Amino acid sequence: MAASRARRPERREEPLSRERIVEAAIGLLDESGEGGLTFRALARRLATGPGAIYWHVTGKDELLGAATDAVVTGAMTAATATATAGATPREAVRSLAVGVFDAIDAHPWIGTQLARAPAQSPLLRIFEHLGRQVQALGVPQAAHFTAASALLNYILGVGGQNAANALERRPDTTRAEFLDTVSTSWANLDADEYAFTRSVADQLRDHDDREEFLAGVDLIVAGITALR
Amino acid sequence: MAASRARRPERREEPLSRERIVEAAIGLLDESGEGGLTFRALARRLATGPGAIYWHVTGKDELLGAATDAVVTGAMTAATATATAGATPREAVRSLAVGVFDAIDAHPWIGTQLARAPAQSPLLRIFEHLGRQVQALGVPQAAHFTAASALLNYILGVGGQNAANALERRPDTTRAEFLDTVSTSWANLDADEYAFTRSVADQLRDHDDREEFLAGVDLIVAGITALR
DNA sequence: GGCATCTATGGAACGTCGTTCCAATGCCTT
DNA sequence: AAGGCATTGGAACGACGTTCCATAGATGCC
Repeated sequence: MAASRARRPERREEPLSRERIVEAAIGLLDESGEGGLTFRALARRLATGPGAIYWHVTGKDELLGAATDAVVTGAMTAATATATAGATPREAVRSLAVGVFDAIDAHPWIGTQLARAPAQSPLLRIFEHLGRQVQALGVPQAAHFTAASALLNYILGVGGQNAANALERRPDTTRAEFLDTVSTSWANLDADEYAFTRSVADQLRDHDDREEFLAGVDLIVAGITALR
Repeated sequence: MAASRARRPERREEPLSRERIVEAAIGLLDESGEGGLTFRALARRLATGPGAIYWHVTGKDELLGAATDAVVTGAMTAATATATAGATPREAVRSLAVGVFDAIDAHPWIGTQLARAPAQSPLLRIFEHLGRQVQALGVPQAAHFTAASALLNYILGVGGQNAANALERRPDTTRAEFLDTVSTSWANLDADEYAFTRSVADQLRDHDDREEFLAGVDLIVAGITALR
């Protein structure tokens, strides 16, 4: 097995690296959710021991942050491409928002992760791109922060709820079945205490997550443009 | 039987009860955050063993849900009182929103908890009260679900971010110091990649959390009323 | 009253987790 | 060839959620 290959480290099994670890962590998270990310499971997948991982990563928090960062960065670069191609700022905001939405839909663990402390960097990326479109909407400078924050917070709120629903839903039930179950439970709530919720149970049953999300974005954009 | 005994309210130490456990759990969460809620710490505080708690509560998830429920219910009943007293629907929405905001501010662990699965019941309570005010705004029935959802999701998003910030901030630093630190780091970002974020760094430094939050609520309410 | 039964308790124990420690392994320079 | 150093991976530690069980106090039955 000689073959002492030169500089490039690809001869034997590729060595551990922060990148490879983050990649494996994302895989684990996608497959088995937040609880599935374990240093032991990670070590097994990387054919090493738990201790070795700590040479490249300071701990679980940083690893989760890095995984979130990687996914969000990918989603943002993809969304910015279509956003800049799109014409109006309103369409660009929708592209960005739907990019985050889809990323959370594909990786539900991001939803809860974004509502956590050390993930500052991915959030900033989203905030920046949203803010540029707010500028393009012609809002007075003094309202920039408020408008961009409102959009971001709404997106994060939906993301968190989506993640929660993805967690709560049994893996063997379809989305329609799940919606139907919840809608029915809404319809059976106390008539006095939950009058409004009962009255929109049907709208819950028939709604489409993405359309509903975008309708909310439009609502906020409408409120923002009213500031002009 | 009819000859029931109104036995000891406190002959010996008052017995365990779900209520007493939830109360102690809230205290633990408030004092030492999400990580502070431990069945061992809880048992110590209640002068019992970990096993006894499981007789009244099925597990940690349910306990967290019950704690969240208790706090949110309290906040909602308090907020509805002032909301119904207030005149316009817009003011009522603001009262409700600020009620949730203050509750999360006082108990930051709620913020992350509301973006989690089994806490359906407290969310429904908020949703219901928001929805009633949406109705009062005179929005067409078909938009009720969208409007109420947008408000709720925005509130949850802000709550999550607030909770994250409360976690990230060192306990010995004031809010102003923390804001100043973050604002400065924003101002030092890359000029090209983060042009917008840099431009609002000052607005971040000077903003008031609650005012900013309410400005976002107003933005959404403005968008909702535009639907009329 | 005596005995069986049921509710409720709390300590011990199990398995898993994040993390630390450290002896061993290679690779690089000299 | 040798020594230094980055890197590895398995063992061990303490804390966690949870289960188990032996028991205490109250209650039902005769």
